[in-house]
Amino acid sequence: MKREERRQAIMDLLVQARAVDLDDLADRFAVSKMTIHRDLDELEHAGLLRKVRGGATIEAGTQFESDFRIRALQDSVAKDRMARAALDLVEPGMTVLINDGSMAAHLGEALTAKRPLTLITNNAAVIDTMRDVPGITLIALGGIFNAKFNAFFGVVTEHALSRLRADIAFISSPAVAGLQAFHMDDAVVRSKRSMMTAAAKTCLLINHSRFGRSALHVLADLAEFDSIITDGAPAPEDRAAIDRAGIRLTIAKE
Amino acid sequence: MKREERRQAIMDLLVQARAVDLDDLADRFAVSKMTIHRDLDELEHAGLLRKVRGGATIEAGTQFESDFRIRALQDSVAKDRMARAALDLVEPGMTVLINDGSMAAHLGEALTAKRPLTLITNNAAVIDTMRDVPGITLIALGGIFNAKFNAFFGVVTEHALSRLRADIAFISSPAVAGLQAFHMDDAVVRSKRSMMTAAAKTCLLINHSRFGRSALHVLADLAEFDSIITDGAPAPEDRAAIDRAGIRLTIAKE
DNA sequence: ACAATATAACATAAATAATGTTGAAAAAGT
DNA sequence: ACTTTTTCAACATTATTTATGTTATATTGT
Repeated sequence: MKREERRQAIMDLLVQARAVDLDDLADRFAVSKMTIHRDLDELEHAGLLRKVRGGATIEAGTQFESDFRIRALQDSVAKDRMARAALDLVEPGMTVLINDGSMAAHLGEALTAKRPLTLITNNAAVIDTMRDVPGITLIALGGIFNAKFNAFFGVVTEHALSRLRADIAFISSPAVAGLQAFHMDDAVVRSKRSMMTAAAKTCLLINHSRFGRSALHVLADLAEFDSIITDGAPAPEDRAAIDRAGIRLTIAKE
Repeated sequence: MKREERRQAIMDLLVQARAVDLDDLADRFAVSKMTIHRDLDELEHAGLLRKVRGGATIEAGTQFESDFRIRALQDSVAKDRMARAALDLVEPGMTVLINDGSMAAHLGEALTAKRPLTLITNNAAVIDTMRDVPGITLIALGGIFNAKFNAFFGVVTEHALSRLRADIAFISSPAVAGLQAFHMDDAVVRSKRSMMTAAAKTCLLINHSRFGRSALHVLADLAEFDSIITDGAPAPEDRAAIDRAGIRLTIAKE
């Protein structure tokens, strides 16, 4: 096991358990305490955790946990599965809108398989990786850079969208409750809504663990989306209402 | 001397002499021919030169020479000097517009000294480096990514600019002849003009070796700029007309 | 004050990158 | 055609960098 795997594993433990013990980690990974110290220092410096005497914690609920760098570490298998399912909706030559978020970043990379494409995005990770890919016309949306979501937002973004038209928009969301999707941030909601307006078709990407959660702002009714892709069935109680409303979920499997 | 220095030196030689000899390079840097082969392969792969039997060349005039990656290698001393001179025009708290080009990228980095600032740019290099700098509010302009100029252009860019207002715009240009600045690319000219309109003051940054050159499109009359910064005096014949018109150059010196 | 933890500084080990060597294949010159 | 030169691939060697461990000293919590 090498360094990055170990750090990833530490983050996984931390996300599960909210706290980890230094001695325990040294033991578990069979390395010296000093090495774990250094791992935790790095991860703390990257803003992923907080060191405390004898170990480290995530501060519940707050910025830490919702930071894009943590989300990028989580569930990358599920994200790849969903990205592959989303690929079925895309044909070469299309214009594709991609929103912020690490799910979207995965999707961006997967889309190289469908070149040539025009990609429109406010997602900094997508802009970085797709910039030099031949066969991809990349249109950045601009806006004020937001480090928390690693993307660009604001009037510049929304206004740029009002002048563009795409074949399909992929929208991701951290929370679905009942028949609505939610997001905690105002500016993010506005950018996603502008994208939905600018696209002929819309597709929602949502991790199955996010069903049954809500957040401050309503993003959209599920019925607004032409398709909804998830990586597994939501809990029966969450599913009931969705089925009753006649909304169909595409469950991406291995 | 280490690898990157050697490669940089090869590019310098190449820019001067248009062609280099493989045996000669191996000799000069006291390394094996194989090492030079590998250097040239790398540089060719990066699009910076063309390998020919026994050495390498730059293809005159064409894309090769005008590629931003080559320009970024040239004259970085002069660029730093000019950037430092430009700093005098900026105070903390201002909103600064930065255009495409490697000169502008240098300026971007230098501007950290004047934080807090709002930076508006279509320059991918600036977006990359300034994104995570605390005290810098970064507004990306968006647009279609252009790999040749490593920046974003088009209606999205121009339209975003029409809705923004900056204290000062720094404009760079590859050619000044008579009393006008020029640029070879249409879309680039439009973005620069939009920036000039969006800013209260404008400053032209121009390498002294670029006086006496012209290009397809007129970018602006020199008289339109509030200040013009260069790294050395232009040749007397070029200078005469400028002086006669009463235009003042700021010559950045060590 | 004392035990537990943290950190700094240096030492060692592992991994990676850079360069060199050789010999066969390809290209150019005659 | 054949000789010479150059290129290139494969492997060997050497440097350089990165990761980890060790030890000694400081810091913290009780």
